[in-house]
Amino acid sequence: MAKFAVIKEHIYRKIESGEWPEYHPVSSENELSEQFSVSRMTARRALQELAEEGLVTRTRGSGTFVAPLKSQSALLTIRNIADEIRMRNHKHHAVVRVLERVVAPNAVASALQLSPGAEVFHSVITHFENGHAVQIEDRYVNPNLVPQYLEQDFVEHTPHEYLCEVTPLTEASHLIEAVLPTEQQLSWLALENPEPCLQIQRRTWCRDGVVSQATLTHPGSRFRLGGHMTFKAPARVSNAEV
Amino acid sequence: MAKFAVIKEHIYRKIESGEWPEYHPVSSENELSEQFSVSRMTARRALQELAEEGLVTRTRGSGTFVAPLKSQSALLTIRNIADEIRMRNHKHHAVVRVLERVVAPNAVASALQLSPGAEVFHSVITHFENGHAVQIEDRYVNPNLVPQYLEQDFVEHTPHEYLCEVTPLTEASHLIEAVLPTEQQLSWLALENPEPCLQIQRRTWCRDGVVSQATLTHPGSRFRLGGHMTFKAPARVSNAEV
DNA sequence: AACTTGCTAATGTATATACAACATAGCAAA
DNA sequence: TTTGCTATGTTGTATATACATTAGCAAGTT
Repeated sequence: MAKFAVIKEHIYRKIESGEWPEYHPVSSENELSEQFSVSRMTARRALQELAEEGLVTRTRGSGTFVAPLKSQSALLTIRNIADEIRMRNHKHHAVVRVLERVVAPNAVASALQLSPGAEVFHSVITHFENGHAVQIEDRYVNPNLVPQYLEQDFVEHTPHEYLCEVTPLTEASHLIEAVLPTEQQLSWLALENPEPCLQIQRRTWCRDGVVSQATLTHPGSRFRLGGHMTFKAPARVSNAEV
Repeated sequence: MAKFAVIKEHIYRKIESGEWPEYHPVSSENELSEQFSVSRMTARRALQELAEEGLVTRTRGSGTFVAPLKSQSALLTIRNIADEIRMRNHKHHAVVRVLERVVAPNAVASALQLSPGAEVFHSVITHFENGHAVQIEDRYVNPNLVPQYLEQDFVEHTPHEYLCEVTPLTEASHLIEAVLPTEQQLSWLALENPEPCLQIQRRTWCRDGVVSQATLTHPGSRFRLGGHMTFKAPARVSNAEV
C-alpha cells in the first residue's frame, strides 16, 4: 500500500473507532511526517484527501480537525425525459399545449426573482412514450435571460436542450411530491381516471439569475425515479434514515 | 490567481468552447510545464483536479483525455424522519405496528439476496409529527447480518439509528414513486380518505451484503422531498432535463 | 502471421526545500 | 484594560528531482 494511504488508514481508524470525536485536532503535517518517517508532502496528501472526502476540515494557520457529523445525501439521477425514453429504445414524441407570453402569477414571479406583474414566457408540453403520455412539462422562463424562447420548435428539441445551449447552468433545486392531477392535467395526460402523480418542481440558475421554473407531472403508474449512492465514509453518517 | 488555477482555466476553456471534443488528448504534464513555465508537479495538480471534477480522464502510460459527456445527477437529501421532525422543533413519536420473524416473500428474498423461503425480520412503524402520521416505515431485515434486530425498542430509537450502529453501511439505492395507499396503509396512517402517497423504496448494503429493504410511505399532503445541486462544470452537462 | 522483446512516453509516488498566507497566544506599550 | 506587535506553528503554493508503473508502438524472432 502507498505510504499516503497508510496514513489515511491510520487517521480513518481513529475517527471511526470514536477515539477522535468531532472537532478533535488531527496531527499536523509536520507531526505526521515525523511519526511515519515520510516527507511533509506525503503526509499532506493524506490529510488533503481526507478533507476532500469530508472526514476532516482544514484551516490554514489553525490546523486540521475531525469534521462534524453530517446527514447523508443521496444521489438521484434526474434525466431528460426524451433521452430516458430513447435509452429504453422506445419512441418519444411531444405535443405543445401552450406557448405564450403571460403576466407571471405571483408565485412564479417570486420564484424567478422578478417583480410582481412582470411578463414571462410560459410553455406546457406533453411527452409521450410509445404513444402513452408520461410527463407534463409546465415551464415558466425568465424572458430577460432567454429572450427568444417562444420562437423555438419544441417538438424537435425539448426546452431543456435549448436552455442548456443558451444558458450554461450553474445550479438547480428540486421539490418532489405526490399529488392528484387537476382536471386540466388529466386531460393533457389523456388519463381516464384520476391517479396519483409524481410531481417534480425544478428551478434552475445560470450565473445571471434564475432561468426557469418547471413543474414535471408524471402518472404514478408509468414513472419511477431511481437513485443510487455509495458512501465513502460510512462511519461519518449520523442521521441518514436508512 | 494561483498558477495551477491558470492552467485549469486554460484547459477548461478549451473544453467548454468545444475546441477539444470528447476523447481529445490533453497536453501532457511535461508539455504543460513547458508551456506555462511551471514545474511538472504544478501542471500535474491542474490535471489531477480536472480529473477529480470529471472533466478529463487519465490513464497511466497513455495520457490525459477529455472525458465523455455524462448525464447529470442531482443531490437529494433524504434524512432520518425523526431528525427532520425534531429539526422543525416539532414533536416526534413512533408506534410499532408489526415486529416479527416471517418467511420472506419472494420479492423480499431476492432483494435481500437470500434463497426463496428464507426467514427474515419484518417491522412496520408509523412515525408521527405533532400527532399526525407522516410516514409508514415497512422494513425487512437480513437476519444473518443483524441477528438481534427483533429485540430492539424502536419507540426509543429508529431502526435506522440501530442499523447504523451495527452495520457500517456502504451503499444505498432508492426508488421513488407516487401510489395510492392500500387499505392497511390507510389505517396505519390514520387517514380518513385515500390520498396520493409518496413512496420511497430503499435498499442498503454493508460490506457483507444487503442489510435491509425499507418501503417508506408518506401522505402526499404532509410530505415533500427537497434537493439542491450545483454544477462544477456546466459545459459538461449533456442531457440533464433541466 | 503470431508472438516476444525492448524502447519511449506518460502518469503515479515520494522526497527535500523554500516561501507565502493565516491564526493564535503571549507580551509590550498606550 | 485595551490595543497593537511579534513569535510561532499551521496550512497553501511552488520547484526540482528521482524512481516506479503502465500503455503503446516498433522492431525483431519464431
